[in-house]
Amino acid sequence: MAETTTAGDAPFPPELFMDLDRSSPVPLYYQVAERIESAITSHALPAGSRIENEIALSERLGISRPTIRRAIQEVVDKGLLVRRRGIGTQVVQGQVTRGLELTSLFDDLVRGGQVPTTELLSRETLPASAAVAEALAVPLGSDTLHLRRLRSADGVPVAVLDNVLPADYLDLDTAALQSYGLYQVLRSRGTTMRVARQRIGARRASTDESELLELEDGAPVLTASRTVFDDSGRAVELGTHCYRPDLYSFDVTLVQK
Amino acid sequence: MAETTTAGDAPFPPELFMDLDRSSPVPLYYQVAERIESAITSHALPAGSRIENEIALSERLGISRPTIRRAIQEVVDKGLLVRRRGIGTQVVQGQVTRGLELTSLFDDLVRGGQVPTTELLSRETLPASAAVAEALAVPLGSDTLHLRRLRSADGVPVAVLDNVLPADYLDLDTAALQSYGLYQVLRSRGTTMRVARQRIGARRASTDESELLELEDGAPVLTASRTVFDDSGRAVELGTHCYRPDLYSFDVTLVQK
DNA sequence: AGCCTGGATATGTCAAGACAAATATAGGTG
DNA sequence: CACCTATATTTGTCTTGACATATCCAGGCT
Repeated sequence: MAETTTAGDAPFPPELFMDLDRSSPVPLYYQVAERIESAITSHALPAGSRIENEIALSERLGISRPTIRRAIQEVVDKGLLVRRRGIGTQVVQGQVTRGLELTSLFDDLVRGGQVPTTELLSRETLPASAAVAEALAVPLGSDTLHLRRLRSADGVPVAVLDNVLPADYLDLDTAALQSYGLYQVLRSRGTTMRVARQRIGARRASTDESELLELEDGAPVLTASRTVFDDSGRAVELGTHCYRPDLYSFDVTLVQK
Repeated sequence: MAETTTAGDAPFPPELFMDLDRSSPVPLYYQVAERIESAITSHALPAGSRIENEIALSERLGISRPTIRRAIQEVVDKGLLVRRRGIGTQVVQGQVTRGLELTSLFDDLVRGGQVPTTELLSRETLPASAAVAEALAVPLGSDTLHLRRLRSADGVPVAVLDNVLPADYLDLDTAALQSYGLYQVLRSRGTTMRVARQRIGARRASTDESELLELEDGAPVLTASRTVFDDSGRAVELGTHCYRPDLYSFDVTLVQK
């Protein structure tokens, strides 16, 4: 028998959807999506099972079909559900791994329950090089803020973070950077990050990096260089990061559309 | 003056939307999204400019607002547009980098215009280990197909690819694997891959790997281990890949929701 | 000059309905 | 038994309409 352990149809979970709050500022589709997602992660909806169809759901919950569709789509985009026309919607197998989100390493560490610390190694105002000017869409030679930080978790160095920011951020609070992480500082200034484009690679650590990360000279490091844009489409940060590969990796979930 | 080169409002491009085909099997929202995207990549819509609002667009194109909204949302999800309530929709700065998609390295190389080749190094049927059984959701000890391949571009080795597939695929065509790439072979069998969960990291190359990739022993390699699920939520492949970091990297675009 | 308010603008959310297309199932036909 | 066909099921696409909410801007008041 080479049969896989695919679960067939399964009844839809009990009334875990009866506490929807229509007066809440949280959108209905989001409330429903949250409940579906938690039903999956809690295994109330077993892997491979088929969920109730859209029409039945919308009638049972007293919600229009477009709204229920949007809720389901949110969960599909997270890689927890798959849909097939004429068939239905099924739960994807495999345990749930947290997807890569628009957060800094700082946030990642906090989420993992570790105690992160940040040491500001250097802070300089330098004219934009050609590469920086293009990435940030600022004039060549204009002032840019260069930060170099060492991020540690429980006293163990995890990453060397180099960041370049345009002139609007020359006055960033040094003390805050020691305590809150760059992204939190930017958010508190009213900047809302919306899009990040990132390239992930690997190379040997430089001498500086290997000393900071307590690695042998030439040891492998995981690298990420990312450009982050705010909600008006302007570049707010160019990050060139260097991670200890034994302590950090990237999780990505892809959904074919 | 530290003013950035943000373009302000800009007129919407000329009638590049008048060739919509309502009888086409291609959905309307997709046709519109394609045209918006190409208007951005061709710089007909300059970076930082604001596009026409939804209502005006829907009236001008003779399309309902939900349809035009969906089209715009497609482009937002690719990281090319950002939206703000009360403000409008603007083009994100920075040149467009192709996003990471659900493709194999083979596809990536073909897209890059290089000539890829595949060498099948080994092909074995082995009982599933505990790790494999959990990742693929197959019974412990059940038959699994193990492949080891060397992927090269223009004669230069780029990656060592280890793949494990469940029993359904024990009879994969060996010849096809030499020519078409695993994903194409799976697709031609009727398998449609829908979700991929992937972890990207770095480490030193093993002796085997460094020989195959023509690297010094212990040189850094970029690694990816991914599980791919089909349109019924079943795991179809567990890939453990190892790339030459000077020839390969991962591009990821994140959009905050 | 500074602050508040109201209007204009644009996106966000939700509803109800209609038809299209893909898939599986059951039944009939050769 | 094999093949084809009709039908039920389910998701995919598109429309029209309504109201909510966030933001900017201009005008008026203090």
